[in-house]
Amino acid sequence: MVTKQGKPSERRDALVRIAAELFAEQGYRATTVRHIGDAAGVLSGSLYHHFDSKETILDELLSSYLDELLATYRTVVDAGHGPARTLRELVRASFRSMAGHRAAITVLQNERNHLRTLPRFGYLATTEDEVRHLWITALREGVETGEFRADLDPAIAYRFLRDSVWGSVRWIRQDGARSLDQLADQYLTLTFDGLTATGA
Amino acid sequence: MVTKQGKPSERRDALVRIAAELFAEQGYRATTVRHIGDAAGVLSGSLYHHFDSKETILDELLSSYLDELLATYRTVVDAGHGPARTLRELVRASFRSMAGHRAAITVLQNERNHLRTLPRFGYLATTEDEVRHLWITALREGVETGEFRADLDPAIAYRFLRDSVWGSVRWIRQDGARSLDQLADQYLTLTFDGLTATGA
DNA sequence: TTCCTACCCAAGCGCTAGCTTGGTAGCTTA
DNA sequence: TAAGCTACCAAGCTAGCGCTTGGGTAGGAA
Repeated sequence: MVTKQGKPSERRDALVRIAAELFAEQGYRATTVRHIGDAAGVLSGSLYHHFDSKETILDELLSSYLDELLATYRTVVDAGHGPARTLRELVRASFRSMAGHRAAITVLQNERNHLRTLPRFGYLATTEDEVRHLWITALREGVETGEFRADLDPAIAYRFLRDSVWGSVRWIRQDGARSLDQLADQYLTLTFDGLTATGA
Repeated sequence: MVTKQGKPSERRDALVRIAAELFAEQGYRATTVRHIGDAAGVLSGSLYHHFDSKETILDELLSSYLDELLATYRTVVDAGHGPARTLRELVRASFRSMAGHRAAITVLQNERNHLRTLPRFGYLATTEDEVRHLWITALREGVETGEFRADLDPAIAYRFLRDSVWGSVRWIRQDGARSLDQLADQYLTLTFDGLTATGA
């Protein structure tokens, strides 16, 4: 993390976290710099000692989260497990990332369509492309090895998984990593084996 | 549809549809009355001949959609098919509703958290409660009859289904009801039978 | 011909948004 | 002990917001 002038600052990090909570609760646009200032115990103008703009706060929040998520995904894929296990680990990693980044994910979901039109947030599309590629590769390979059903459309299955997994961030309770892993297991059962009773 | 004075008006309906597209693309708050006026070929002030407020436009959009959706759901449930078929029809009905109501659904998803805090939109919570009840009842009965897996948590399965089905409204292409039915079929296969190849 | 209704324009009000500017208290370093 | 840096305050700027007001026009009914 760097200040407006390019130097590190703990205060800056704290302000990003404070703003993130407000962004997640009320939306980015509905959150005013005066709200952020109030929550931080500071006048709104004082925020501009740390940041160029309100947009910069959002940028820092989103880019740092996406960098971390992408690195995690790459590690999972590079481990070289088979397609099915890779996909399982991707799902698990996604749920785990919700523990420390609930606000960033919520903002990303609610504001994604709008932000992607801004040049500054062009990296959102880039990152999303790479993520999609990682997931779809696992899905396609799983069809080839026969682990996944032959009539699976990887593009549709990816969006199905993405929407169901990330959608849970809107209602999830933050009870620590353990319950997140349990939830991940339930979702893995649902997505891999379906609702239907085995033997029915 | 009625005007500010309580009389029907086609112009009013057209304005709601125009505003709905803008709300869906840019978000409700980011859409200004001047935007709506421009899109309708009218000065912003002229909108107030038809509506009390910008909020009234949104209210009309959402309430009319929700009324229709709930009526459809009730018809499906009242048909009295078994739990599995009822759930399948609920999913299908949801996808079909996306054809004519993409804008309303998008707005609803992006703005739900915020709108629920406003007294005027209290019916959002009421409707959501009834929808959840209908879906969860089908899920619970399916577990009891043995059609669905015994270890299924109806509350989690409902949110899983809801997020995956409704999440698709963000990326779906509007190619007519036929492709929506095809997509519904793919989702039904995924959610009922899972990704895993049968016999694996 | 007169009136009514539906629809719209022109102008602008009060307010709040993001952001700027000039200044200051307190700590650190030379 | 003076200079410099970090973090902040106080005050206010401009732009744009939702909405209001007063007036005007076209077309059908009486």
